[in-house]
Amino acid sequence: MAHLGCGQRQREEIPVSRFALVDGNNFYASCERLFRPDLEGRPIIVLSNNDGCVVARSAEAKALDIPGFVPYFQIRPLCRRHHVAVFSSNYALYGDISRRMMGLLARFGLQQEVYSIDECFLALDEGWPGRQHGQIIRQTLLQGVGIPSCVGIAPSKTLAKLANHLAKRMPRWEGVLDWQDLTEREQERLLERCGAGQVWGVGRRLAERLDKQGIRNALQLRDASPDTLRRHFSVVLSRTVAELNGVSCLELEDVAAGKQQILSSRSFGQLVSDLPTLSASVAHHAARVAEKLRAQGSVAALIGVTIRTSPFREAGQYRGHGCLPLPQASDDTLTLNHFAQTLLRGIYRPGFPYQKAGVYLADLREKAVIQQDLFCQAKPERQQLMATLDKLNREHGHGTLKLGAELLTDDWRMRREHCSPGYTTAFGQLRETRD
DNA sequence: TCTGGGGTCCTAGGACCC
DNA sequence: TCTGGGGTCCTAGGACCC
Repeated sequence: MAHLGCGQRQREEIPVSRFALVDGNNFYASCERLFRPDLEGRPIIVLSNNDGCVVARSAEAKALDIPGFVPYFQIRPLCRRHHVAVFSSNYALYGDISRRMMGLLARFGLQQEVYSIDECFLALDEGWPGRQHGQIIRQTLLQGVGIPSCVGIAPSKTLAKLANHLAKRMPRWEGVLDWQDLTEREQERLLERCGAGQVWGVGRRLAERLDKQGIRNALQLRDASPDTLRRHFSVVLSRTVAELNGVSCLELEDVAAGKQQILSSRSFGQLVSDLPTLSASVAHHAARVAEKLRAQGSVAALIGVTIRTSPFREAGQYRGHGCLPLPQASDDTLTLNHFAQTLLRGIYRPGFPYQKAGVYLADLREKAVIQQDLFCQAKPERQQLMATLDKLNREHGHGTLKLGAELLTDDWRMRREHCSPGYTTAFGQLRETRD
């Protein structure tokens, strides 16, 4: 059942059995092209954090057979040969474009679930003509933010994902595929052409196991016996199968559910061996997880720290991991960092070239219902300090206000050798955009 | 010269206790 | 004294997603 905002509709509840999945094509690459019209027609790739792997490719880059998630250094010669425009990821820019895009999309559905930075589900009214609605969405996004997109429409989220996938790959649909426009025979032909692993929720390992049961494509998965599935697989997969049959099991989540774990981790720009540098990075991650925690109104009762050497190196591997239940659940950056630093000192072994560090929080609880311990109540001035910290960082950008410990050394910062300017987010980097 | 992402949830299996 | 079943809790690693 879908719950609507007050006053939106006469009925209090309507059964949503029609979903649209809208997503930006090659989103990061499209964002970069937005401010560089000279790159029209040129292959573009965007690299992950630390310039590690390829995370987005323009259509031209895909045509060069550059695979997704390939380490950049392996394809660097190919990129040089074909004059590929290479960008480090610029999440400040993509996040800003994403917010504008989601803002425009909200009015095209009864409800909206922002699923990731470049895609959202919309609940559609039964009466709306799907293809036409989808084309208006595409035009609006292109005109409003300059991002090309595709739309998949179907009676379940899993099928909407699949329809979107097909709309992107089959030009005949002109970017919009409404599953219900297809005859049963056409639906089956398309499902047959999709590998089981292309279905949302079926990854590489599950696809391998399904293969052993003789289930290789989406049609075979749709028609698989519930008995076999229950015997060999999980309830999660049986839900996916129901969704493929057009039975909606996954609701639209218009209010982001609170996370159960929060993690911040990052590879270093160069290998790090000394404790002070690790300590600075852990302070940074502690501040990030605390900020995320406060943003969802939770407190954490468990904190963990991980450090590790590069798994791709032969010799001297080490993975350190430590966690600790907090004496009192907290959302305070300084408290959390204090325990994170204690954990780090416990797991640190000198002499290893570390490649990555991270901090995570678990056993999260709602802040409002936590009984404060009589003898160690969170001081009101600290709460006030955190609120101010968040406000400043929200309004003036991440990193405006930091822990002193984060500033001790910068040696762990990631590589970003191909970063575009903050066209929309940094005044100093403004430039004229096209109309 | 050397290079290999980040985040979330789930679950099997171990530790511990009765 | 020793064994064994069963339940709970915890966590590292697996699987999935983008």
